[in-house]
Amino acid sequence: MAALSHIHDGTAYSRIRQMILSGDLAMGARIIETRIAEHLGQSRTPIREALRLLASDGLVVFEPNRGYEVVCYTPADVREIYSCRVLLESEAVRLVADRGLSPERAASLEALLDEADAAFAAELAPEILRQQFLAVNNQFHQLLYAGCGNEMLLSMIRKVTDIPVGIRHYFRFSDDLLAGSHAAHRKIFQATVNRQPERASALMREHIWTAKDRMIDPSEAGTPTHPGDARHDNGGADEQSAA
Amino acid sequence: MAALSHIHDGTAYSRIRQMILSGDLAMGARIIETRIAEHLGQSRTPIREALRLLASDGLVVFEPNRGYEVVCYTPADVREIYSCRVLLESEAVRLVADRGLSPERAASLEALLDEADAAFAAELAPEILRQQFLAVNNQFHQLLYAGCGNEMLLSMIRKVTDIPVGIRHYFRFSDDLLAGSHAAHRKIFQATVNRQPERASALMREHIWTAKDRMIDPSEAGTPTHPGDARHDNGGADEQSAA
DNA sequence: CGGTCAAAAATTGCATACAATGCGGAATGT
DNA sequence: ACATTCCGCATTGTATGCAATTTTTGACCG
Repeated sequence: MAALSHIHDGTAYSRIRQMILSGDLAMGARIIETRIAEHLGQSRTPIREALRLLASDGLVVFEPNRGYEVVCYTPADVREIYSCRVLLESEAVRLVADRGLSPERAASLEALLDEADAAFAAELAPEILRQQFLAVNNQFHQLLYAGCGNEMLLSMIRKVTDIPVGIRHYFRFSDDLLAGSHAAHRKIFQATVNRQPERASALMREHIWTAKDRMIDPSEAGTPTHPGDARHDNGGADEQSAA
Repeated sequence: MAALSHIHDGTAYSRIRQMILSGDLAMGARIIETRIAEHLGQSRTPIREALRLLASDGLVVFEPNRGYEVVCYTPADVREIYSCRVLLESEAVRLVADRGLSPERAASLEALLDEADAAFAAELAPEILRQQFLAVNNQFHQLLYAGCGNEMLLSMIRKVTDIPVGIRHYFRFSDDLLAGSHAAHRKIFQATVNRQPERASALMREHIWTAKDRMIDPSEAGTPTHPGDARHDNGGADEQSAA
């Protein structure tokens, strides 16, 4: 099931999951079984099962006899997550560069990069641009690692990658940042097709470290504490933070 | 819940989990809800929820309308897992060596090492010795990483560490191997207390690689697949390497 | 003797009902 | 007025019943 967690079928699990990732359910929001059940037109039973699954995915926190709420990452949590991303994704890209990209995959990746170029050239509104870019961004990362040959590694990458969009409020964004991120992708891609594993790996580490550096200072913004500081920010449905 | 998965409370979840890890439920064995429910003296509902949880832990595989069976790792799967262990545990010990061990933790670890020494000195039957050692072994690893300061990393380590004991049939064992493993623990521990992160990390990598090297050849022992489950083989996909 | 199809048994999927727990608010006493 | 206790409501925990699906069994035919 965990291995299928990136699939969007119509199950209660994937629907609730999407609500959390997209921010429809804000970080820290309490989840009431009956409410969700009603909203999805099902009984509590399948909803309960879905919620337990999401709890083990780390997307909701569960307390016995009290129920569930959407996970609310602190900036410190996000830093942990990014430390793990550095570790996992640099290894994944190293494996891919070592094994070599299939021509089809290379073509798909290049298409994604071109798509991002187009988005930049289109002079979109900053917010739109950001959403577009982040969507392409995520696809790029996923597709890049797909052929690494280690399913366990991939599932762990998904775990640190599929987290609520709300965390992007912990990051500073700017246009040059997006452009820099895009440039890094090109370089990583190039090193990968050139079969330079260590180089690709080092570039990936730096790429994610750079993203992590854009996190707000712990001091300058207080930790948004758990209880319902529900900020319905949403934004694009499927995006995540830049990386 | 995932964060609590190493706790042994009396819940259906932890009880079933223990049955799987200990081998009470063999790898590949089918799990029938009603049977487990009866065995644990509960109704199907809590059992179903527990099983879904275990599915996302990766301990059972689930197929809609068909039910659950205990995960049956192929040697290739185990190799993947060990590749991840190398990555995760070397990083964890690096962090610990960098931050420094608390005196209490250092004392506990040393006690474990002494316990292992005692087991060796006791001239136990080989099988008993092996079990004793493996138990101490696991505690050593867990306790060593506990202070790494990254909960996400710890949870991922648990995921690749808490797997059915049945996989030990994929490994060759010998007394000198156990002794070598024990010696490696001492060296890792020493490097850690000496605050030598890179050294501790390198030792850990080698330690786990060595274990991985003791896996049986894919050729020499047919995959003990159970019911007709042909699992993805991905042709000895593995890492190692460098470029 | 083996293969195929159909019916029966077993098992899972979902909904509902009820019990248990926790939380909040009102009432009461000081 | 404030603190405390108790009752009632909201929510979660569990059991059970029934529908849907799968698996098994056995009979029939080649």
